[in-house]
Amino acid sequence: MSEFPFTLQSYPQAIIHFDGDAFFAAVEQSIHPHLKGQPVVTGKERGIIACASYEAKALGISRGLSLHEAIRLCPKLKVLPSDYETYSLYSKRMFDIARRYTPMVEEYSIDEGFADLTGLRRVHHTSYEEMARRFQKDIQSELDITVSVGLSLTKSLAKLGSKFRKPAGFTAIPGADIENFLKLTPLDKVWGFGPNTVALLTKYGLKTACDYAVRPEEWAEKLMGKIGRELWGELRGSSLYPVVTEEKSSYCSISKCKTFTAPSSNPEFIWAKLVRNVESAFIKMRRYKLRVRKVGVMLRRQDYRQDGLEIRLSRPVAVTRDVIPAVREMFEQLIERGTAYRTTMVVLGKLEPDGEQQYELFEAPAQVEKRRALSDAVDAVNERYGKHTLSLAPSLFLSQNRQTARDDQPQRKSALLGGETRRQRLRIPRLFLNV
DNA sequence: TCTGGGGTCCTAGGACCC
DNA sequence: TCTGGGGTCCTAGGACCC
Repeated sequence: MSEFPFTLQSYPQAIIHFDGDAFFAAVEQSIHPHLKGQPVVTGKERGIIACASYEAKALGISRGLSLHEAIRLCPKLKVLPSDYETYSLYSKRMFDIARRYTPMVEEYSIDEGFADLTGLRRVHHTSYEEMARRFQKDIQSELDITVSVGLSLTKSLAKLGSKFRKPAGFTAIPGADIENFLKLTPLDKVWGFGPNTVALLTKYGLKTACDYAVRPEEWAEKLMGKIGRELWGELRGSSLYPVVTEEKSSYCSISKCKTFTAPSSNPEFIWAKLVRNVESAFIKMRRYKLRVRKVGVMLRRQDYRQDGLEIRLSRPVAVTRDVIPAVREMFEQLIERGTAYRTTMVVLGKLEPDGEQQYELFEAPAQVEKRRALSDAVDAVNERYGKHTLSLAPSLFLSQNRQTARDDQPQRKSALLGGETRRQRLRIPRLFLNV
């Protein structure tokens, strides 16, 4: 075991991680200044806290808490529905600001990202630390929200840095400080160490990230495979995970699930929910010009036990209705009459670019084309008038069912873009296609 | 944190082929 | 017919992330 394993160079690579502080709530406060300093949460549409402002967190309100409970803790709580369009707009601006400093920016999620500043000191006539601090200041002055920033030699270390002080924190970990920093870092803070890994490492007597990083590399690899070896290197300051600039433009799988507020044992209701999941998943799939070869269905019971089935389709499919018979079949096999369920889920796997149409041996191409044309027309209508304006007939059940009144509430659209959906404005009723 | 919704990657093991 | 070695592909399931 080496006595001092970490690099002493300050920044052979300079990578920052930035993380929006209570991002959704902060954006709401930025748009609605009267909410500043107030306990604000988002997630009204689901009845669960999606994001809590720091004022709300101070009152013991956190993500995942039910709205009921939250309001009991704080009757003055300001509860807002999530407004993803506006959050995305802020997100985009945040990344654009980062790109003023370097083209190497990774949009890791809506509210956090990485940027590789390596080699750009001369361009900006300043140190890495100063660049990172300027970036942080730009965000605050231009967007009126704060980010916490970590600067170090690798993505893993930068991420530890940005978590170290929050909100609006700044933590730089140059090479010479790595060892001391890791001594202060419990294992579960490390990006990639989940509960199982932490439990395993604890068995070996490890407590801090430093305990891990001073073990021999082979030990790390033997115990935890590839990821174990990579994290070992990252924590010691060798950059193994590159900052990924390419925008994500495709998916390997698309899934949709929905938990009903009250579990149900009504097969028609559960089927309708499942069909709605399928429609939503297919809409997203077609938006990315993909088609599917494998479909999975999962039902979760009231007691959280779940079973699922999966099938390979005989040809790749892009039209929702074409997959309904297969989904129905799986549903029939899975559902137990009299059992209460709380969640339906569909997974579209084996996605591929939607190109040349394939036909089955005994399938009439004209029929396939017709269904395809109908499907495109439905997409066009929904694009124009709002999602699920036109949907498959089983959903009819949902509109008649009071349990789902929540689904029909007008979706709150971006405060900046304004307005209800066109369908709502024009008072067009929802329409349904026979399956 | 008793459980929301959406993803990715890795590994072990089986099937199949030469 | 048995034996052995080696490669590839696919799948299921685990673990982790936001």
